[in-house]
Amino acid sequence: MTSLLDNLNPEQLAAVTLPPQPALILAGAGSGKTRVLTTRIAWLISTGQTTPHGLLAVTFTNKAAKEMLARLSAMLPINTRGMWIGTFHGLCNRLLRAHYRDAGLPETFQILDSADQLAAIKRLLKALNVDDEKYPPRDLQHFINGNKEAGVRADAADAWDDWTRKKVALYAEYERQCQKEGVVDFAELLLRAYELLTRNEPLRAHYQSRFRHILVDEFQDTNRLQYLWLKLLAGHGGPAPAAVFAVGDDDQSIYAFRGADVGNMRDFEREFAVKSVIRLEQNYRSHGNILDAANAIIANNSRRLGKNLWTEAGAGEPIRLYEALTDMDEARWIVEEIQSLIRDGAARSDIALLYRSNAQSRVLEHQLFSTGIPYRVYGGLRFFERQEIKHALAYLRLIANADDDTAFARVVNFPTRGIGARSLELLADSARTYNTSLYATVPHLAGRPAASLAVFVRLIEDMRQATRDLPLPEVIDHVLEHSGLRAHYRAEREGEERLANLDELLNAGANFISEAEDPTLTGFLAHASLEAGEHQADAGQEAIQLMTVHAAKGLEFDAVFLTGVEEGLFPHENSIQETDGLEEERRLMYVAVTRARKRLYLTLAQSRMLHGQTRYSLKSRFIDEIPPQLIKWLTPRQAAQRYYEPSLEAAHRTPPRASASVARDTGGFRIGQLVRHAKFGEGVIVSAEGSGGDAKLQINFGGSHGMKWLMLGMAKLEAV
DNA sequence: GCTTTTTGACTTTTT
DNA sequence: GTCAAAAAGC
Repeated sequence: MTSLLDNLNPEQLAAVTLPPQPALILAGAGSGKTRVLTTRIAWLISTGQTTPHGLLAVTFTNKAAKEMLARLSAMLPINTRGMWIGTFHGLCNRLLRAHYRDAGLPETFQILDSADQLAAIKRLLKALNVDDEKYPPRDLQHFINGNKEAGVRADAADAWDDWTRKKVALYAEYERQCQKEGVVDFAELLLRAYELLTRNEPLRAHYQSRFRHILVDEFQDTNRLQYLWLKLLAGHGGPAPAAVFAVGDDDQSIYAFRGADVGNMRDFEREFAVKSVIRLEQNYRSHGNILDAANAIIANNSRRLGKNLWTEAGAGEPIRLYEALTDMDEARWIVEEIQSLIRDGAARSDIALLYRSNAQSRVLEHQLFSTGIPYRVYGGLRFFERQEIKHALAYLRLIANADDDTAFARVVNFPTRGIGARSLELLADSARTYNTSLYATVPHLAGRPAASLAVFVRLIEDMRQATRDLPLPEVIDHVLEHSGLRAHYRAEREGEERLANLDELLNAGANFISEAEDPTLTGFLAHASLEAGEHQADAGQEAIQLMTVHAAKGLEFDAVFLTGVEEGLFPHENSIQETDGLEEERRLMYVAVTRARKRLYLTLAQSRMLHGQTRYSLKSRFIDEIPPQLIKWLTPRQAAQRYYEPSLEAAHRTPPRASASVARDTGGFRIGQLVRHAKFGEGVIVSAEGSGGDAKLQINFGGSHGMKWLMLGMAKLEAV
């Protein structure tokens, strides 16, 4: 079994073979993190320190969990089925299914994904006649999830003013509604599981004595509740705590905006009195220049746990930087460069185009498309999020759990069966008075609308009867046919693809029963909520890979083009106001840079179309944080050719507009021009108002000063 | 009850 | 500039 440990570097080896005690592995980008984690599990099992049954490993994504299982199967001749390796949500779901009674849930409780949750909240606000201007559903969703992820129930939530008190009250109402319907949202899965173990002593003792080893991937991304859950399960503070092996990288924490708390790493170290902190700093991915740039950028962050990546590979090529005039020019240049890379033998799938925000992909796609280069964009709708699939699932959910109002509301009139807003309002009102679900309220109703609703209820009842003893794929098939979904999409002009997706749902069902541990309809529905389909890239597609920097985390490419490296975009202007927002942006930059193996391009545009209007920006401060000797400028340094408006071409085509007259009246200054101010330094003129002596110029000074309005008559500006 | 028009938002989003 | 959701119109 020593072969398991072959080819590990000293730090990796030390991590893998640590004695059973709390351990924190600071695994830098490309340092073999997954390898250490899986080898650790294999080592623990093969040396008899634990059994596959006695350990729990938790990840954030299904992809990571699957990969861990696959690698483990390849290392050890064991059946990984039944092992507690999965996502936080997947494991909590398993726990709650096994102990649904103790958790106070119906056997077939359903899981609301984010969209379902939002729909449920909207329905609640409507039922309670709450002004959704004052209490936007999205904000409320965020408020509820934020509290749940901090482990706070409505009855314990802080309320310091009327507005917040109202939100807490709505949170409480939402809890009641979910309980009534037998549904749980994502955060609830974790909170319920946590409360179950807190309150149920025998159950807690059982799992604590079972899982002697707990391994956590991407620990920097855990939220407060997940940390509490781990602490509880590990029996922290008890007589025989489990050995928690946490792997993470504080420098790659890019999900604080979703509640991830890097502070958990420090707390873990302190509260668990971690003696073994091991740093994996040798990088097996990138050439030296790329790592030097990444190290230099991240060094600007404070409160780091500290880490410096190094490599045995040479310095490699310089980082290439291209400054285009417009976003179109940027895209054009990138595509030309890609063509030349491909000519030199690069595989398309080894080239990635990364951007900070999704909106940036348009221009890039357009250019790739018109040049005829195959590309793939990641991050769109996932399979189980498609409308036709959600509709089909809603019928299935009603069969499994008729009280699921979200599912009811979704399909009660789809395909249309003459049940309109008015009937539904009536139904919702009586549901409130009887305190029953929409479905259960239908028999209480009288009058004309009741008839068509009764027909719908009858339809669901019939489907439930007819599918009672059928295997899952046939259940799905029956529902697709009898719900009228197939007929509806057959009649639709562009329903072809949707029909194909519905057929794909049959395949998904067939695959599910052949692989899953819980091959029931309820199991399938949970699977559909928890695993909406891959969002992340699959290797092997012969196409250029386009995605956000967030989506690129964990991936690597020979050549990476990081586009739109501009102040306001990256770092994003919205994040600069937030506490620690800039540091998170910097970590994001660090993630982006470390995706590249051999070649890294940074590109920016002096002007770009954003939200339907042209914006002018300066290069990102992050570019200035890279040592200049690592960078090769592919455009003349220092903006020798600043863009100005209107462009030369445009001037020929269109008569001078307002901006041109401003340009005339403002002492020769033009929009897009680079200027210097005695106090604020260099900036670009973004827009102008007024004329002559009263003219005001809006100037983006980037960096520390940002956007400023200056009176032309007062401010001493000089052209650069 | 369904279709068309209008309004408004617009950073990232593992489950 | 684009998309979806809300409001108005048929």
